[in-house]
Amino acid sequence: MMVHVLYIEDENEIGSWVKKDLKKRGYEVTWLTSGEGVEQYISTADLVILDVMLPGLDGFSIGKRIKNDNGNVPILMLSARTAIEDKIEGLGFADDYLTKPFHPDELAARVEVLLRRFQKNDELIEIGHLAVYPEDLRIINKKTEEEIQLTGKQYYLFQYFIRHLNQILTKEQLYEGVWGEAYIEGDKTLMVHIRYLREKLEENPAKPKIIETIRGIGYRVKL
Amino acid sequence: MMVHVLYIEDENEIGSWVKKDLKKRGYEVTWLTSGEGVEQYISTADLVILDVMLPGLDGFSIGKRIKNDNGNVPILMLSARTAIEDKIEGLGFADDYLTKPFHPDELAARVEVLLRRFQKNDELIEIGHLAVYPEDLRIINKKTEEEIQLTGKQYYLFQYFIRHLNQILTKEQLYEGVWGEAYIEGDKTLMVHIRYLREKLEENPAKPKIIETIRGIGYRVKL
DNA sequence: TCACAATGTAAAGATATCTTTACCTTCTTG
DNA sequence: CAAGAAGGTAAAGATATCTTTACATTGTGA
Repeated sequence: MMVHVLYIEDENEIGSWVKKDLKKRGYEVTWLTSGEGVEQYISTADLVILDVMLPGLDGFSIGKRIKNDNGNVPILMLSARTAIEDKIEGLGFADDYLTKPFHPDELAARVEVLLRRFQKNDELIEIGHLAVYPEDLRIINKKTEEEIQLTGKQYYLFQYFIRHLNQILTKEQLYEGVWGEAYIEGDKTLMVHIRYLREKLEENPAKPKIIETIRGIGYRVKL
Repeated sequence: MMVHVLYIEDENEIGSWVKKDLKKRGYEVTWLTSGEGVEQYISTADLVILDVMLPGLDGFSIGKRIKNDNGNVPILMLSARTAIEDKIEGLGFADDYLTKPFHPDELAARVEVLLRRFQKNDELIEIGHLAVYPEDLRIINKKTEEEIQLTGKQYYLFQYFIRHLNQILTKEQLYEGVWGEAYIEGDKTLMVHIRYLREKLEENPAKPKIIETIRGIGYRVKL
């Protein structure tokens, strides 16, 4: 339902104001003070902000792990203004980096750019017989040339798929991402909405090609 | 509800494919073959595409008239590839121009750019105690720092105001723009939705400051 | 192939959103 | 200031959307 930023930072003061500032700008922010438990947030994050100067498991290995788990998510590295700069750039997993201290506007601008680069990069996403415009998620049926209108929930659900193209998404992830609350085992709400979506998107909803079912896990939308 | 393009072009063949192409890209297109009757569309248009080589009232005077009526609307001029090019640029009212023949993608790209420049130009629009992010129309109450959520109709109505900032909008325009059908004199639907909006946006809905009433005409949202 | 588990479907029930209505308030003008 | 016109409001009615439920279908492994 919102853009979700995962922010890993051990310094309390800076962490607190960065989180507050990003929230004000409309992002949903999860702030962790260490890399522990990072796994559960990776797949739902739309962007990761990572401080490399972390105690314990250092930022570098966390970054690598994240990129491994979810190659689609952009990573913005933070570091103190030292010689490490060059190192970071050479590391490969950071998509952008920023040295401390920085101005909140500078951070916000880079976040904005990264999100655009990763999500709205393409002019047009083509999935089967559908053309999807990522900026505003307009969907056109290429055969009939008509636009497909979605309701609110359908829109958020579809958006979630588009933001995580080609990834297998568990029912938990999807429910969490769209409803913002924990998925309860056995609940059929999600499934019914998948069906509504298929009804609108698929040529033959009984033989879905756009939204595929991954038995025992969840669903996926592939390019 | 949609981005509305007013397209004035006397050549039948080119007019027909340009209209079709723009529609496919998700715009609502009104195509006129002459400048006659242009007035009624000006205030509802989000962008005007104007062929200067028109019979009768020529493109230049139409352009000037449009800019006069609605300075907020971007104008994209079309012309044959001749010496006029320079002239156009010097004219002042055209915000961009394109020489024939052109590729549909080129036209679409310029339309896109113009719309962005005119609508989403500012990082942030501040109206009273509200901060509005034009790209996605997120609204933040600056005092409470909370985001204000709108329903579908409220969203479209507010969007219409933001796209026509500082302009007095008649009930007809608003109804037409949001509902896509003719306003029936005396109908209260629009008024009730104005009230709903005020309930969410105004500090004191009984003394509205954001959406002002223009008695006998309609409403306005000023910067 | 049979049985069970997982997924799909239709339809009823619940809720949110939108429209209509009846009445109230405010503004304007003689 | 009185009366009519324009706008505002609350609440009922209608519709659209979302959730729940009960049952059907499909896939998988013994």
